[in-house]
Amino acid sequence: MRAPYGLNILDNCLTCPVREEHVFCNLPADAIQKLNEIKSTAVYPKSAMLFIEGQQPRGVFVLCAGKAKLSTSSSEGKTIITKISDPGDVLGLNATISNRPYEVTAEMIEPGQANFIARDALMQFLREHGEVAVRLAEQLSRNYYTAYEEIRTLGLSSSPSEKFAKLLLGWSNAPGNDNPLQVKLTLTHEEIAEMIGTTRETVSRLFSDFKKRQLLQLKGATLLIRDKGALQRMVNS
Amino acid sequence: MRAPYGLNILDNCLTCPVREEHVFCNLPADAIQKLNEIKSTAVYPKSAMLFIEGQQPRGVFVLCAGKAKLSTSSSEGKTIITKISDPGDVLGLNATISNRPYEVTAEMIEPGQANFIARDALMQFLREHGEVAVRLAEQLSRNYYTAYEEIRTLGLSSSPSEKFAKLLLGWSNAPGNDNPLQVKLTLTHEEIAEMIGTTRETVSRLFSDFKKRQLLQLKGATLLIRDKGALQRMVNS
DNA sequence: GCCGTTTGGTGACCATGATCACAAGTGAGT
DNA sequence: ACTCACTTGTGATCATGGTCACCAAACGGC
Repeated sequence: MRAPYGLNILDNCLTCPVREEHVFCNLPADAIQKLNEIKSTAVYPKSAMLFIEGQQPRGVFVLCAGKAKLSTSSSEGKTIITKISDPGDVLGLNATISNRPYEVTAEMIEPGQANFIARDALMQFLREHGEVAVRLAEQLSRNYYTAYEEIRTLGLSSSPSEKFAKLLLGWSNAPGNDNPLQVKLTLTHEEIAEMIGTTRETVSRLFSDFKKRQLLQLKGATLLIRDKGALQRMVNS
Repeated sequence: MRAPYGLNILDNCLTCPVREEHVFCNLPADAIQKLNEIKSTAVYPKSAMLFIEGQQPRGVFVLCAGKAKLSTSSSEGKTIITKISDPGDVLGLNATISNRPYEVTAEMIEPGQANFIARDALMQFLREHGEVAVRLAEQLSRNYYTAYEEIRTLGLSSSPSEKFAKLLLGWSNAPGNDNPLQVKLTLTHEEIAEMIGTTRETVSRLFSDFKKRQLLQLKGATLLIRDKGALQRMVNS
């Protein structure tokens, strides 16, 4: 287990990747203190499920290290991945706040660590710290926008290639991706397929096709984007 | 213009359709009083645009009478309708709260009336009335769930027939629909197509098909559901 | 290093629904 | 009643991507 897994977003915000949407960072000292009392930290192996779609919400998970995939499945077994969460993300927030079942399944795709805050303790904490409640509302609003983006992608872009290009551009421009022309591939073709609502075979063909058309080049596990303009032209959402 | 158009959700909650999600109903007298001061009422003809996707948020619209369709379009002109709003719905809430551009276009599909509350006045009002802010947070959370449902529909259900069946069942079970086996059709085939992400021709064929299979029967502008069980079996989301 | 499991590549085939084209129905306004 | 604009019905055609089948590559234990 490498160094970051021992770090703790709540203990010390300086040690976690700094992003403005970090709901629980940069709080007054007394709030931090209270958070430390009500949170519990756990380490999760790859494939661990933080929570499962349909479960009653137990509370929220603040991801400290590792990545998690959020997915929904139909009864026939078809699955869509709606988001890959990075350290700093708060998982299960909407379900916990509104006290409805988790709407997604959260599964670790690499080993990591998360802080759990039980629903009762969180709600009590929010009542005592109105400023944190406001931050959570903003986070909920961001979640909504993300969901809406997803609707636009699913509903408006017809071809798999368009969605594929959009996904690649999203990765390329993701905060934390230092070189916008290089993307480290962490997902299998199967998982990429579940993100853009197509099949593994189609993803495989898309890679071949894009490589043949000089849009991409694969270097080990790193994807080089050779013609970003062409990708952007395919998207025009 | 018929009677309901003169009614006012803020003046008198008893006159508007009662649903628990009515954010601005059943408030303390002083809050109602303040709302009446900051709202402005207007009457809109069919096809009027309350706001357009991408505009800076001016404020929220509380629909008093009439129906509005919320839609997004791609640059190539493809459009999806994400929701048909009924009286009592609050439109433009998320954009206004988070001060980001409206993510949808709201267009009246029948003449009606709406109360407008400008962003500044609303935010000030929320600061003074915390209990209303909580209700808004709940509403935001409901919006999120609705969006997620849409993602599931778009991403998980493959065939147009499945989405069509799901839409019909949604109408049949809608609050305010007295007889669950009867649905009054207010949308054109074109609009239905935009709701389920397919073409007008396909919708037309779906109607023929469902009628032939004894699932539906058309009586003027009213749709009779003859085999609800069969529809539900097609959905199994 | 070896073997089994997972992941990726590719061809052949086929069902589905989009597209185009046109006819027929509907309805509001004059 | 007549017209024009909008809506609906339906056939013919065709491209796309899903499905199936199978093999090759890569990877992770021991």
